[in-house]
Formats: sequence, C-alpha cells, structure tokens
Amino acid sequence: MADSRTPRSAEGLGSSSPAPAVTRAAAVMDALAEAPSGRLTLSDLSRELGIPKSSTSNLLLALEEARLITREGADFSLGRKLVELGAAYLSRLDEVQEFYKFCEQAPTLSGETVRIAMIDGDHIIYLARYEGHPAVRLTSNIGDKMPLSLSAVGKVLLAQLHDHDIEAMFPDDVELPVMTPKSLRSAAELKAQVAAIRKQGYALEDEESTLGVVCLAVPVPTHGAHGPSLGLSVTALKATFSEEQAALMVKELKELAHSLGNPMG
Amino acid sequence: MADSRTPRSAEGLGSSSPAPAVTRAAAVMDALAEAPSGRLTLSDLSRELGIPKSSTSNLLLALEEARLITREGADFSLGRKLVELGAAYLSRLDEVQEFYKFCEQAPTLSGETVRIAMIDGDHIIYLARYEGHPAVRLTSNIGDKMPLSLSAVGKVLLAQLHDHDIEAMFPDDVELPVMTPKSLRSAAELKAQVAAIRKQGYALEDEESTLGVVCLAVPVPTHGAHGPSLGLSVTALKATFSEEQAALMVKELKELAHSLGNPMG
DNA sequence: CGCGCTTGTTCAATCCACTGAACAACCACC
DNA sequence: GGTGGTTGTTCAGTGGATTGAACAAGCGCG
Repeated sequence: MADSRTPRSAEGLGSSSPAPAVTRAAAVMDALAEAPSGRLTLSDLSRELGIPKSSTSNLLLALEEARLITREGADFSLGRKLVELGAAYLSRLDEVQEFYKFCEQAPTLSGETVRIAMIDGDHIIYLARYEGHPAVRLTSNIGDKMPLSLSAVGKVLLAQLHDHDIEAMFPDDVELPVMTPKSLRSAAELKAQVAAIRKQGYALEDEESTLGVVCLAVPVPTHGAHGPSLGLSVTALKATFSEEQAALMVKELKELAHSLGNPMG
Repeated sequence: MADSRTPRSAEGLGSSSPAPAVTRAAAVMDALAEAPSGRLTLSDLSRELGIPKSSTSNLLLALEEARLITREGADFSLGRKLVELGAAYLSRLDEVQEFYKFCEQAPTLSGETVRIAMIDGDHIIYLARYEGHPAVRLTSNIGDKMPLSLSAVGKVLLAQLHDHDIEAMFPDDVELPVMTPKSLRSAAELKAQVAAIRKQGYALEDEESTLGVVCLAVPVPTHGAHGPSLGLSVTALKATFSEEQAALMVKELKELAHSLGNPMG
C-alpha cells in the first residue's frame, strides 16, 4: 500500500493532555476507523501515531480488555463494544424516536427517504434514516460522515452558525472536497448559498454528492442550549422531482423540525 | 434516585492493567452507557467507579477532548464520536451489506422483519435490521443487547458453543433473566432446548421475550476463524404465524446464512 | 446569616506507567 | 544458510501522571 507518509503525531500541538494514555487510545481507535481495511498491526499503529512500540502494545492490551478493539491474529480492528456505546448514545436522543414516528404518518414523507443528521466538527453525521420506499436505496448508513459543503443538511447546518465561525472553517482559499461535476468548488459559492438558505429557510443539494440525486434539508431549532444542532433531509431522484412535490416535502420537514424543536410528551 | 450502592470498582480484580488510564476511561464510558438518564456528574462517576475526583476530572477532560464524551453544564454523557466508531465497525462487516441485499429479493423474507446478531459475552448484540413491512415494529435497535436465553438468536448461537463453555456460563443453579411468563427459568430447560436446536438446525422463541411475538433463528457458519459467530432471525406476530410459513422462512434464512458463510463477490 | 454538606478545581510529592534499547522470531531475498 | 529487514515482547530506570489533602464555590436548612 505505497506507504502513507503521514506520521501524524497523536499529540495535538500543546501535546499536554490531562491523561495522555486516554488521548493516545482515542487516536488508536481513530486510526483503526480510518484505515481502509480496518485492520492495523502494532507496528503500523506505532509508526503512524508516533508512539513507541512498547507503549502502543500496552495501549492495545488495555483497549482489547475493554473490548473497544479486537485482536485477530497479528492485527487489530475496532471492537463490538463501540457498537453498543454508539447505540447507547443514539437511544438517549428522543429526537430519533419521534423522528421515526412522524415520518411514518406524514402524508408525503412517509413514502420518501428521510434522514436526521447532526453537525460534528466540519462534517455532518447521520443519526437515523427512515426509508419509505426502496426506490432510492442510499449507500450511506447511520454514523456515516459527510463534508458540510457536499450535502443539503451540511449546508443548512452551516447556515445556522455565526459568520465568523463559517469564515474560520472556510477561508476564501480553501479547497472544497469534490464528488461530482456539480459539487461546489469555492468558499464564495458556498457562502452565497448560505445567505440564500438563511432567507428561504431550507437548503437544496442538486447532484452535488451523487449524480441523479437531489436533497432538501431544513434545520431543527435548538431548544435551549441542549447540544449541537440537528438537521433533516429528504432524498429523491432528480428524474422524478417536481417543484410542487418539493414544496410539500419542505412543508412537512418543517413541521417535523418544529415538533422536534419543541419537546413534548 | 434512591442511591445505587454499587461502588463497583473499575478495576476488574487483578487490578493491574497495562494502561490503567485507558481501562478506567473505558469504565467511565460504560458507566455513562448504563446510567438510566445517560448523564452523570464528575462526583457520580468518581464515587461509582472508586476513582479519586482529581483523576476522574483528568480522565473526563481527555475523553471530552477526544469527543468520546460530551460535557453539558455539570454533567457528562456519551459523545458523538462513538456513533462514528460504531458505524466504522459495522461498515467493515460485509455480512451486513449482503444481508440487506438478500432480504430485499427473498420471496418470503422480503416482507418480514429480519435481523442479524452477534454473540458478545453472555449477550447478543443486534448488528442490522431489515424491515419488510411495518406490521411488527420492533422496539429494539441496532446495537441493543439481549440475554442469550431470551432470544432465538441467543439460543441458536449458544448451541454453537462447546458444552463446557455453556456449562460455565449457565451452571445448574443460575437465575435466568425473565421478561414474560413464558421465559425460560432454569438452566436445565435451556440446555434441553440447546440439544433440540442442534438437531433441528434452528431455534424458536415463543413469546419468551415479548408476549404475542415469536422468533425463528439460524446460525451463520463461521467461515474460517474470522471473528465470533453470527446469527439470523425473523420476527413475526404469533397471531399470524403458521407452520408452513415458518418452514419457508427457515429455508430462506438458511440460504442467507449459507451465502454469508461462504464469502463471494 | 452561619452551618453542614455537597460540588469541582488546584498543587506539590510520590509512585508507577512509560520509555528505549536489547531481545527473540519471523520472513524474503539473494 | 546467511543476511537485512521486519515483527512483537521483555525489562530496569526515570520522568510525568496520579493522588489526596486543602481549597473555593454552591446549595439547602433551621
């Protein structure tokens, strides 16, 4: 595999962590998650993270004992406990439960593919997916991440941030990730869209991440200071996408967003 | 909340871990996952895990920095990164992808609620769920755990283990968890069922975890030494459950299990 | 208000986890 | 087989993480 010359030191900069072992352990899990094959050996990890082999070995032993990772012969991969913990996190979000209920009984949305996502650094992360009919079978799964600039939810959540935060994340000379010919290229384009989204209250993604597929998204108003902002999106095939249908979907999305934003029984 | 008098020391026994900080950090996440509300304060954690407050504080800081947990005012809860990591784990299991594909095009299963699960200590953990029609809407989610003795998949996976392992997990005087009047009560009953399951090649759960609901399950043959064993199950309403339908479902489940067990393109 | 009980944060001394070098095994390639 | 490159494990010394006591801040109560 060539050789990934990226000894990205696990230490962030002011390399002092209140509990270095924990920070390094987290870096190990990150590395495993990002590894294409999902499997790395002790030496791989030691090299990539810049941690001495002996220390890495200790970390791996401890992580394995906690079932956060698994050893399979010589190489390590993520452990099942992570699925449990991730599920535990999701089960605490009442929004997810209500999301499903609403989708099922919504006139238009009940037949569509709807998702709820959350902003997470400079990406969004999908929390749940409702699939009304399998016409559009998405390749994305719960827990998957997407760049902000490439998805309708990403853009709508970006629009909720303060301008100076946006500026910090997207200076004028950034290179945006590109997935299709229609993906946004420049920070200027992105900021123009953000302005438009703020006016109209929803975001549109027009084949920017997948050709033939469009997406609509609205933000969920954050009730109180309770965590980061959520967003909702519908996905449809561009071929079967009409203005009137879009209007209906946006309307229902906004209803759902409103009911998620105002906690109730 | 009464007061949970369970200062379950984080240290397992031979309290020596090759990287104590990591072990303790894992214990912190466990505690957060198990806490009914999902939120605990520094003092809660310090008390429950028997870790000095100052050390706990450091752990929490490091965990927060890694986004493995989140601080919300005074109390802590699990972090979003866990969803990512859990998803990363699942995305590596090709079985899950093929599971979905197969369910969609299977004559009988395509209309049912099918799940794939994995053995995880003395529990099973659900990895994916296919929902053909929303007749039976399950309350369980991906990542949820269930005792072995209470589910069809649990029993079928138990039947795959060696007798002495079963004996170790279920000595004759264990108290089994009970969820309905029809739940198995004694280890003897369980072992009798295991014997039967080995003969017939599938397991049946008859209202043992939820009244009105039945389950069928088959094991997935482990190809190679590749990880722990998987199991498949169909869930149906007892009211609409017939012998002939059961036979069809078991047949298709076995086909799916076979194709999962023999990796292919 | 003052008291008792929490809570979380600070800090210097100690102990233990981390380190690096030396080790044994292994594989690939002449 | 010899050789240079791995791999992962072992172990004693040391530097830094961990600790507990002392701290400040908050809360309920009489």
